[in-house]
Amino acid sequence: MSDSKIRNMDDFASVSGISRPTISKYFNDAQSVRKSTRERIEKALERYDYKPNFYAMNQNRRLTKNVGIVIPYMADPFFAEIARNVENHVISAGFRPVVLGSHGDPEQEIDNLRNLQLIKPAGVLLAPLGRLSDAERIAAFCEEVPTVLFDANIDNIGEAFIGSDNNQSIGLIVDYLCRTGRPPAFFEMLTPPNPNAFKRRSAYVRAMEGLGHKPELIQVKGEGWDFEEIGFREGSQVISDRLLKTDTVLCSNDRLAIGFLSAAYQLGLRVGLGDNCALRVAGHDDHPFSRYTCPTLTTVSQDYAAIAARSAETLFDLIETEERSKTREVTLFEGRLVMRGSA
Amino acid sequence: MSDSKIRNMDDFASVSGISRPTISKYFNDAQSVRKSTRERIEKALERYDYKPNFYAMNQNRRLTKNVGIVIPYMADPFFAEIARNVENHVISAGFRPVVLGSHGDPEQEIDNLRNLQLIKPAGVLLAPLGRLSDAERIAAFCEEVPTVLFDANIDNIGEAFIGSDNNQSIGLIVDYLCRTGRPPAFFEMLTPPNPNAFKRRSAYVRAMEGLGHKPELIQVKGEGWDFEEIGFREGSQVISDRLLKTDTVLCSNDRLAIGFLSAAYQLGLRVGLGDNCALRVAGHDDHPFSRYTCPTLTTVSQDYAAIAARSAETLFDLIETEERSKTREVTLFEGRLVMRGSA
DNA sequence: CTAGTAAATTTACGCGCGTAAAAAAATAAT
DNA sequence: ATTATTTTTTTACGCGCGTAAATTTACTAG
Repeated sequence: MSDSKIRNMDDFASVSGISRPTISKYFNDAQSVRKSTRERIEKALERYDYKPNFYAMNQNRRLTKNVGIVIPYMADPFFAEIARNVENHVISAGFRPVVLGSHGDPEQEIDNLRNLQLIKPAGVLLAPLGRLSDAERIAAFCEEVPTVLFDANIDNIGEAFIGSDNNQSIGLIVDYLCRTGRPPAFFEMLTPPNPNAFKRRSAYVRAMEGLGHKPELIQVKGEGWDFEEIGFREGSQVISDRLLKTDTVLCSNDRLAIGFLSAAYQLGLRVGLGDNCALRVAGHDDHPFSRYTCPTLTTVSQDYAAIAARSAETLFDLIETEERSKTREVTLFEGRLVMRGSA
Repeated sequence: MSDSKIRNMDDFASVSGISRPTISKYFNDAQSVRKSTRERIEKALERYDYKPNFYAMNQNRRLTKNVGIVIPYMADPFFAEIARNVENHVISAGFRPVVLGSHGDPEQEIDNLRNLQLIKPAGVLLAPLGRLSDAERIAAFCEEVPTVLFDANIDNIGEAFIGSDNNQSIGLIVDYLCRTGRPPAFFEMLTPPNPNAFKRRSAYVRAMEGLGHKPELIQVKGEGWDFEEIGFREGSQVISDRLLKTDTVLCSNDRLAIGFLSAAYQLGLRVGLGDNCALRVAGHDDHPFSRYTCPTLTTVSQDYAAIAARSAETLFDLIETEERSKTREVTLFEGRLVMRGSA
């Protein structure tokens, strides 16, 4: 690799003995140039360490192979993992993923979409913040760029939505909990940032009523995305104040459950299934950490391998056909019960 | 906001009645234009929703206000938090942060630096992968762009390094553990990806010998960054095989400890300080989740507020003075003992 | 009011690349 | 070898912006 200051495509064209437009064509699609030419370029590529300027490329192409991936919260391992999953699908389809996190901030979310638009993405996979999202501006963005929503739905925005069937998954775990012990209370935030939480709330009520039990909602205060903290703080309150009318708690998501579990432990309540246990706690999502809680967390896993795969497929279809589907498809995958130690 | 398709700076210059070069100057530094002009621009900015194209800007400026932040692993909440911390410093200093994660992959790390170079960053804050990093190419990058390393050091690369004093912090917790019970064994990976692990290993040995105890290293196998999994799997082994010669385990980092704690719990070993406890477990880092383990994890907190602040400051100094310091400064912050329930 | 200075405008070019059209060259078909 | 076809080269322009030099305009001081 005798990398003698190749600074741009012109330089590389010189040393490789091929004209710049042909080089440009090669980088756009290697198969679009004659085999002998391709080989000459690739030989030169081995000797000189050149890569086209990503941003200059994007500036001029009508359409790129970029696919934006926007998630609400980077620091949440759940989203980090699902993003990673989606990213892999994007890569194997020959696209280039650009992952952006919104830090729970609606303005950041809009900024992310804006910045994505500058690199002329072929499409965007968006897991929106939800309740706080600036729906109007997201809708405007979706007019310009084919966008598939996943994880959290916003009514009628984007070409399609792929997510979890909260109704089914909550039904599943409510059913399990009722079968194996006393009916669960539902522990959640009063004003959750994520729209899935609302779906889960009503799914819980429906499931309980379906089984002939009276729903019991424990709606705690707290804002933002620091769910473990909220679960811990408010869980401690709930336990100390003896607000629990049952020995079974279903948390709206695993992160709340992790906090709740910690609260129970510190207050000396033994959580689990055994006779010597005072409490059962379940979550929802199968968060990466729920495998390592003590006891391990019984939960419902979202099928996010499927969600990621389908989201990506849907977007690629959209990109290929170049037609915006007139009917916005909503695909919901079923959750799977993950029985572990806590309930 | 009557946003009538302002597509570029020319358009905006027209509607605002100011020439494009002046607009350009304004966006580069708002104070560099006359007050009356500034007000006219800002008034137009309110009416027309225009923002200069970030990438086109970068392409032409000799030097931008961008600051790259590269961390080894996005999905690790510890790094996500420290990145967030650094990011805030960068913002308050009037720079624009661009955060990139390397997914534990050295090639990705180089790619990230490469892509950063395209947006002509004023400087870069790099937390390198460590052992696996392509030191040579990182060094080459540092020749071109002022770079401050943090968290993990690579000998003589970058203008400065800011990190934790592993020697002090490990000394601290070894001392504490020895004072309050039996001397700890050291639980770690045989081939850890992060160079801090090596520092901690020798710090442990030194501390133990200093106190007149025989060091006991438990070096488990496992590759990659899935520390909880490794801690759990290998921890289970160690416990089941009764390889522990002591009742106290110091883990090389919190994520290993979280896995170890889970293993202990599942094998029925009560962890903590009480008489009815069979094991004490401690970690290192004060990972965001260590507050919520059961029992809560005793650990050493890295002063990453200070690390983030100093890293940023150091970089800003470098950028302002425009001179590369001839002496590479290494700054180590002391850890603080965080006594919780596990030891 | 004039001179002097500071700031804005005009003009023109460059960044690294895409892309279209016309001309030239290489390959394939007869 | 001749013609038809595909591919490459040449040429030229555009993207959205930075920036430099020369010129014009606006402000400040006297």
